[in-house]
Amino acid sequence: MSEDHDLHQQRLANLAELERLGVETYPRTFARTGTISALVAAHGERPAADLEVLRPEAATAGRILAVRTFGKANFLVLSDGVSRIQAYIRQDSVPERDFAVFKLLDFGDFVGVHGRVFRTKTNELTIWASGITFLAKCLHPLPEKWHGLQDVETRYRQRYLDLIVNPDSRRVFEVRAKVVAGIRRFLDARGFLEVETPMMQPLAGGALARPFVTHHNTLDMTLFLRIAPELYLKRLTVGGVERVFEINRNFRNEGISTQHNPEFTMLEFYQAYADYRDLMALTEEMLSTVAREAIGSDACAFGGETISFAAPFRRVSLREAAREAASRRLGAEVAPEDLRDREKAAALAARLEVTYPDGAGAGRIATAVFEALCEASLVQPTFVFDFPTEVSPLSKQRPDDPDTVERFELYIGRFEVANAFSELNDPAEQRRRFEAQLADRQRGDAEAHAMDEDYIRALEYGMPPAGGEGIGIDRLVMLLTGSPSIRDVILFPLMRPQAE
RNA sequence: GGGCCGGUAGCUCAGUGGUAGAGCAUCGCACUUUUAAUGCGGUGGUCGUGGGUUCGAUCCCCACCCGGCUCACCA
Repeated sequence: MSEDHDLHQQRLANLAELERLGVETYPRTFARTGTISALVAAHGERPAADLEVLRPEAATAGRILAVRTFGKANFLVLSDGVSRIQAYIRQDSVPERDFAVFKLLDFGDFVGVHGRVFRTKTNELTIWASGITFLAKCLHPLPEKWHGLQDVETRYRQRYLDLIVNPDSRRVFEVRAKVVAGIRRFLDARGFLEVETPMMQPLAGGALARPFVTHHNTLDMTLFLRIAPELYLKRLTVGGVERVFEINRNFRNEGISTQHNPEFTMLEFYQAYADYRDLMALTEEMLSTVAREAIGSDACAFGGETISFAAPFRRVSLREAAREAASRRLGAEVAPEDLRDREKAAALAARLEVTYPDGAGAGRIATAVFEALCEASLVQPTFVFDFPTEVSPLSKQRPDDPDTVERFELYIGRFEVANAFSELNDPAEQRRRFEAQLADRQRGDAEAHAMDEDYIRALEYGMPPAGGEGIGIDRLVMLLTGSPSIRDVILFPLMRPQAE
């Protein structure tokens, strides 16, 4: 390919020509009277006649997103990443050198302009430039103006390009920021203390998942990136922090999908003297409040359906949901005992062609039936409550039923968004649960929970009764922004390295 | 990891067993209120990588790389 025709070479040549003109090509700063957004906010509604009277002067800067040339009169469209404004560059209105600079500009460069704000014949808010200041060069061609950037691989690998040319992408991350800010406000107003607990842990607990492993050289110790903050936050409830929360990353060394990124953001919070029923009410209030703050509505469009965050959410017990779905599937009534007795549950699963891990008890099989038959139908927010004890090593049992724990998961849009329970605070029972997990681990379950003696010691000092909950922030943002993939709501999702 | 689909110009996409096209971008000329500006003319590609079949492969076959969807596992 000829260098003369390489778009990159052309831009380098324009940069060199600017230097030859004595233009500072990477200046330190530019004195703006305001951002483009501020200008649009100030004058966007003002009629042309008012602007002719006011004749406001302004200096602002941004990236060039369009150039329309007419020889001696030209238009630039500048963006500050949020808003856009047009600049009118007339040869007879700017110094000779500024016009020479203008002619060396490329689509994507940063420039500053100063001049008078007015409206053109077509009523477009415009700065009539009396000067142009070159600010930075864009040395690569940007994606095209009509279609933007469509290629998802490039959008994820070079998110900056996505943000430059696809305004909807910017909007997603603005909503994400509002969601997080809204949650903070909501919990702060209710007396929750925000904390940060270890991301690197000697023992990866608090959830059932495979961790990332790393090593600390000086202490010569194996460390795990956390799969959950749970056990540390509960230690804080032992320490007297009655209401506590953390919004931060968890890391799970598992598959990648439209709903899974190896690092993801979780809100986790604990409230002393609350149980899982209290948390259902709090969750309804929090999600509807945050939705209204983030998108201005407690309803959103997702996957061709409208999801309503208005309270109350539907509530259904896990075994009852599984029993009903199984009955429908088989066309014959399934009895509650069929999900309680291991042999009957195994027989039911076989008839339903539902698979479950080796060594699974009735509780695990019931959970597998629920996941296989029910999950995909849960579009509107639904609390699925009363999980089998077998799959819930950190939850408190129901007083009337030791095989069931006071736990719920919140499903929205056919996937799990939250997980909560009345916290198990009996150290002896906690030890028995860990021991049951160790048995699973010995059978080859890499996700089984490890024994955590330090955590049990903390419980032995006394933990108040408490409810705790985790909410997947990425998934919540997916719902609120109508994003079909978790990668659309994570600025830099994990990708394989690009081949050179 | 399995299955299905995709990778062609800077971008968005067509297309074919006889080594390739459009629109936009880009370059040149014209143009002092345009906004997908317009008109005329031009440049631009080892068709993801490596093999194989063939007289000849971007196209057919195989392997690999990257990505998407999906199943499995999880939040």
